[in-house]
Amino acid sequence: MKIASIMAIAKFEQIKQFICHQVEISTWPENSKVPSENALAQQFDCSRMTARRALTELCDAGILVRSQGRGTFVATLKSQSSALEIKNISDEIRQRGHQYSVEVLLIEQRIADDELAITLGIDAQSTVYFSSLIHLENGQPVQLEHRYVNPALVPNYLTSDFTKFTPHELLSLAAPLTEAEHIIEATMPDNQVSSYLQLAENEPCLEIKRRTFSSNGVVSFARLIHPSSRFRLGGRFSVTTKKP
Amino acid sequence: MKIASIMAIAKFEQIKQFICHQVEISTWPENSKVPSENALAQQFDCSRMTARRALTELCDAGILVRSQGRGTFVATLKSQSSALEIKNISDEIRQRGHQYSVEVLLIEQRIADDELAITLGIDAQSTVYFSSLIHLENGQPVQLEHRYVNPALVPNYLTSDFTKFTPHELLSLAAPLTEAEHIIEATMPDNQVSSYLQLAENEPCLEIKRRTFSSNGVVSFARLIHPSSRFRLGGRFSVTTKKP
DNA sequence: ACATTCGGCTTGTATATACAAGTGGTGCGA
DNA sequence: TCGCACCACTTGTATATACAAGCCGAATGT
Repeated sequence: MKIASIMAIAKFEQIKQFICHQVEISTWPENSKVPSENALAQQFDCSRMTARRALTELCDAGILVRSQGRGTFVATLKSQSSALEIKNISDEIRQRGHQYSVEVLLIEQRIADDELAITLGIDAQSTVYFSSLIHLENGQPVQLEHRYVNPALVPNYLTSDFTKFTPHELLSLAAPLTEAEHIIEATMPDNQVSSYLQLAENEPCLEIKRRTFSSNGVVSFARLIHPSSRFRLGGRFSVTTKKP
Repeated sequence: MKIASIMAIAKFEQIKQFICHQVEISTWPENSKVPSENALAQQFDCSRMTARRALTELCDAGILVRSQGRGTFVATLKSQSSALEIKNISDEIRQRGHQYSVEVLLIEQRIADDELAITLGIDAQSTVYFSSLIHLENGQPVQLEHRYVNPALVPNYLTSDFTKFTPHELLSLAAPLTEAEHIIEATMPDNQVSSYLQLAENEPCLEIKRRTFSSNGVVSFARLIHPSSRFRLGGRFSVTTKKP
C-alpha cells in the first residue's frame, strides 16, 4: 500500500536526530561549530535547503545558535529558548548567572494505576516511565520533580542523559508541546520532601502539578515542588477579558 | 544599487504581520480558515514557499494551527492564561453554586512611599487609594485582598460599594485592563492574616501579587492571600515556543 | 440506498537555483 | 605598518518545480 512508509521518517528529521546525538554524546561540545548547510547537504546527499531546515528547527528548539556569515554552533545549554510560561528551570537558573546542577534520585518503569492512566490518557496496567530529580541552584535544591512520561510518545526517555538535557528539553524534542494544564498549590511538605529539599522547620512549598499535551495526547504529568524561600513564580501576561 | 534594501523587512514577515493583524482585529475569528498557501502566494505576488513560511512560523508561534488536507486555521488562544486569567472571585464562587459575601476591613487614602510609587508608576508622596477586603465562600474566608489603586485612573474608587461590585469589576469598568503581572508564592501567614482567614495551625497560604495595567499605566497593585486548604489555582495554557 | 472510487484542494517534503548579506582572512597598495 | 579592497565561506531570503499524502465531496456503480 504505502510505499512511503518505507521512508519511515523524513530526511530532515534524520539529520536533526544525527545532530542531536552528536550533541548528546558531546562529540560536538558546547560552542563548537557544526557543519555548514552545504557540508551537511553533501554528507547526507540532500539539498542545502533540507539540511538548512534541520539546522533551523534545532535553532528554534534552542539546541543550536546560528550567525550569518560565521556559522552554526552548539548552544551553551541555556540559550534563549525560554518559552513563556513553561520555562526551563536550568535556563532560568543560568539566566540568573548561577550554577545549575541536577541530582537523579530514580528512573524506572512503573505500572499505571487507574488514576494515573486517566491522567495520562493511556490504558490502566500499562507501563509508564517515572523519573525523580532534584534541581539545584548553586548547590541548593530549588525543585523536586516527580514526573510520569507517556512511553508511546517518548520511547527513549529512560535512557536519556538528564545531566545534559532537562526532562523539559527532552519532551519538547520528542513531541512538540501544544498545551499545558496547571494546578498550583501551597503545601506543607512531608518528611521525605523536607529532607530532599533541605527545608527549614515549618517552611511551606509551592507545588505545581503540570500536565503537558502534544497533538498526539498527554506527554507527561509532573509534580514540581519548590521551597517557598527559594522560589517564586512570576510572569507578565496579556489579559483576556472573556466572559463565559 | 541595492533594490532589496528598499524592502526594509522580508516579504514573509509582511505576510506574517498581515495575518496577525487580521487575527488581532478579529477579521479572522478563532477557528476560522485562513487563506491557503496558494491563495496567499497569489495575493502577495510571491511563491508558495514564501507564503508557506509565514504560515509555518505563525503555526510554531501558536497563532495558527495547520492540518494536512484541510487547511490552516486561527488557533483558539483563549486559554493563554486561564490560571492567571483575571477571574472575578465572586463569579467563581457563584459558579460553584456557593454563596458569595464580602467583608470590608478598611478603605482609605494613603501616601505612597518610594517603593509603592515605583510599583504604581506614580510620584512618591502622592496619595493612593487602599482597600482591604475578605472574600467569603459560604461564610468561609477564601481570600484576603490588600489593594492599592492609582487614583488618577480610578478616581471614584473610594466611594464605591464593594458589596455590589468587586474591586476587579470596578477597575475593569474604569480602565480596560490590557496586561497583568503576577508573582506567586507560598507563604506562612502572620498572626493577623491567620486570624482574618481563620487558618488552622501551621497552614500555609498561596499568595498572589498582581499588578494590572491599562493603556494609561498601572491601574492597581494587589496582594491576594488564600488559605491553601481552601484554594488552588488551576488552568490550561497553550504553549508558545516562539523565539523573540 | 449504500459503499467505493475518483478528482480537486490542501498541506508536507524535497530539490535546484539565484542572489543578498554578514564575517573574516589574505594580499595589495599607499 | 596601516588601511582598504577583495574574496571565500557562511547564513538569509525568494522562487519554481515536483511529487507525496491527507481530507472531502461529488460522481459512480452495485
